[in-house]
Amino acid sequence: MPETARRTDRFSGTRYGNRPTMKDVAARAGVGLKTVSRVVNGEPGVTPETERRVQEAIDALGFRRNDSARVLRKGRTASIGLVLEDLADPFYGPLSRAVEEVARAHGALLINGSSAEDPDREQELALALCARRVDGLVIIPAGDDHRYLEPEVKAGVATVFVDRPAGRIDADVVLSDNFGGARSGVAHLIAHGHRRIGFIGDMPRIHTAAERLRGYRAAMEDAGIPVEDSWMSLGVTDPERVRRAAEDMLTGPAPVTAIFAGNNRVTVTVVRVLAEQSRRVAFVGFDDIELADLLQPGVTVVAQDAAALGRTAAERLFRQLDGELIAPERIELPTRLITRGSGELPPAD
Amino acid sequence: MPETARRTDRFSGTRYGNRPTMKDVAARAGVGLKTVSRVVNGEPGVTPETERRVQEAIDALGFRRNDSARVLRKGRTASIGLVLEDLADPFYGPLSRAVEEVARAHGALLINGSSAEDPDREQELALALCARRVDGLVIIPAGDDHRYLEPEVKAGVATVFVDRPAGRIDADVVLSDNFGGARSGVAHLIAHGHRRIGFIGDMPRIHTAAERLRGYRAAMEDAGIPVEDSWMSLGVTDPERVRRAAEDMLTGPAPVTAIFAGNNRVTVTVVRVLAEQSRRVAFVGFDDIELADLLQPGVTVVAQDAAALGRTAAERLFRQLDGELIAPERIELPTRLITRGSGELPPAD
DNA sequence: CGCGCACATGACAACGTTGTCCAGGCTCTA
DNA sequence: TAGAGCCTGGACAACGTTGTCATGTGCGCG
Repeated sequence: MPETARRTDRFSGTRYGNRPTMKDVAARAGVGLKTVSRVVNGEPGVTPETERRVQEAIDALGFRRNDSARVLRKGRTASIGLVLEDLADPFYGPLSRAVEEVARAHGALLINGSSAEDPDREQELALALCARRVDGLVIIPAGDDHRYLEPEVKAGVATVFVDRPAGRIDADVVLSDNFGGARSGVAHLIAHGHRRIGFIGDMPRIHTAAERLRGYRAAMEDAGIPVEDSWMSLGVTDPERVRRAAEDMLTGPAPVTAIFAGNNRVTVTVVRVLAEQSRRVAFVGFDDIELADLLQPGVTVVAQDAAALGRTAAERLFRQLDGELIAPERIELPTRLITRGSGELPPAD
Repeated sequence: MPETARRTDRFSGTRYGNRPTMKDVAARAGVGLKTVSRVVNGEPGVTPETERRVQEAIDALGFRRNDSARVLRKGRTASIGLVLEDLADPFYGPLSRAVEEVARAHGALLINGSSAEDPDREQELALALCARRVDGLVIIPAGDDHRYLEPEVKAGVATVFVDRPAGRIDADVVLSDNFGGARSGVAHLIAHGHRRIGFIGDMPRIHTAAERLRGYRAAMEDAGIPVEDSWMSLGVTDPERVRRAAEDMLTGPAPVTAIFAGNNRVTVTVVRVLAEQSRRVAFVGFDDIELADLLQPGVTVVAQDAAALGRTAAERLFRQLDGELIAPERIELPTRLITRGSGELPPAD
């Protein structure tokens, strides 16, 4: 296909298909190319009369500056990338929104994508964003080896990891206190008399899941309670299997009297299972969920502040971009135990 | 500042600051620029031996193709823009995710931003995305005049509106059946014996809100019930004022025996208020909410399929981009009444 | 043995913008 | 009134990539 046919588009008749350029605007306004550039960018050195003529041509032609060319020339894109696990997860909504707000305050756009917890997809996405020359990256890691980002970081791409630490690379990280949060949640159950406490969480290869498991173990150990394997379910998140795991813990010779859930998705399923039980089983979940206060009993949770995670990470990112030469740091945000009833039930055995 | 100093960055020591280009790779591999381009793009006509040498240079230098330059040359960005109202709203999470999935299937990235229900911000965002030369736009309109997009559409930017119709421009629109859904929800309450039914919704300038209000009125009229002004609250969404509106309807000489909520945010607040009442008040809400089945009573809702909205819109967008010459169309997706208890309560007066 | 042909490779222009630099016209002052 | 200085505006190169086209090499076949 000849080069000149490239721009033909699917439209017929009056549709243009070719966008006007500064050159076109300049021709129409009867001025030089650079003068148009000056007007578009609000640079000084143009008489009001010239500016008016240029502006008129811009409006008439429907000119819009081509930022690709601008980026190519200037080196900065004024956009940042966000790689997260799942846009549809209610936990990440406020986080992305917070990142977006900070980006907006700095005049940057947000490009984002979901890794679906797949390390390859995370890498593919992150590198695609780098190819677009985003100024910075906020990453919620799916994988545990981020050496593939080394050339990017060296080339000046600001990078901050959120929610989970980076693997094999020295970078800023913003985390919740998963260990401490889980520990205090489980300790809360213990303080209310429980000893046989179940734990249902995600795969321990996910850092947050591992930390929360560690918190569970620590609380149990603090209280001198040996943990039985049958009390723990690791690596299940789909509703069906979580349901079965919960039911298993609640039956048998020495059933648990309380359950600690490792994340919001597990929580909603376990809460459903517990609602079906005749026996009252205590419950504490990691991550807050909507309407938790309206259930009977209210759902006690260890809440993390997703928006604060996103905001902190993004601010850190722009501090890197603003040239504040800061050594990579690990920032840990506190969690908050919210008691609503389910975690204060006494053991029923 | 001299042009050559432009690339100095905040890093010291071994940091590079300059990204290698194809030229650098070519020099290192001892081949021509175009050969590198061929290897990077997997074009034929390169001997395995040459390809190996080039690949080696690429890895050694940490080269990553600059997509800005590529876009400038090729005209297509392989990215689409999504302008929505609030990323943090649980309704839009699945919608964005669906758009993203379709984009991914077509090899495109997603750039998105929240308009925060502000028409100016919507326009600013949409135009910024156009300046980046996104191939297409999915817009959840905040404003009601989209003529500002005319030059873009003419220039070939595929455009689809979702959730609410476009204003003053002829374009594809994907909507839920807001009118029919609300009408059936209210009819459901009427069928259970209610006559004094309250409606709490968003500002009628928002299309979805207006349609749902219209559905409410239609259902009431179908049943021959004159609507009292005091039964309707329009334009309030913040929890405090929704709470007051609901409480007002429930007091006075002829209190409502049922409430219909116009969206998910109103629903969560009204459900809270109703939980505090001694009297049982029937309730139906527009939009499904998580854990609605676990509340006492379960929350009856008119559910729309957010993911389907996003998927349909995105698919439509790519059909435009794939050159299927299709006249703008209005697609309406059905809603579904999910009965869980709250909508089946009899009037208590 | 020579001709043409296929194939690998590279030189070069172009994409649309911005930074640099220079020209021309103006004002102000000596 | 001439020279200095300022202000406006334009010519031109460069950003990194890809499409086009030309070149060179080696091979098969008549």
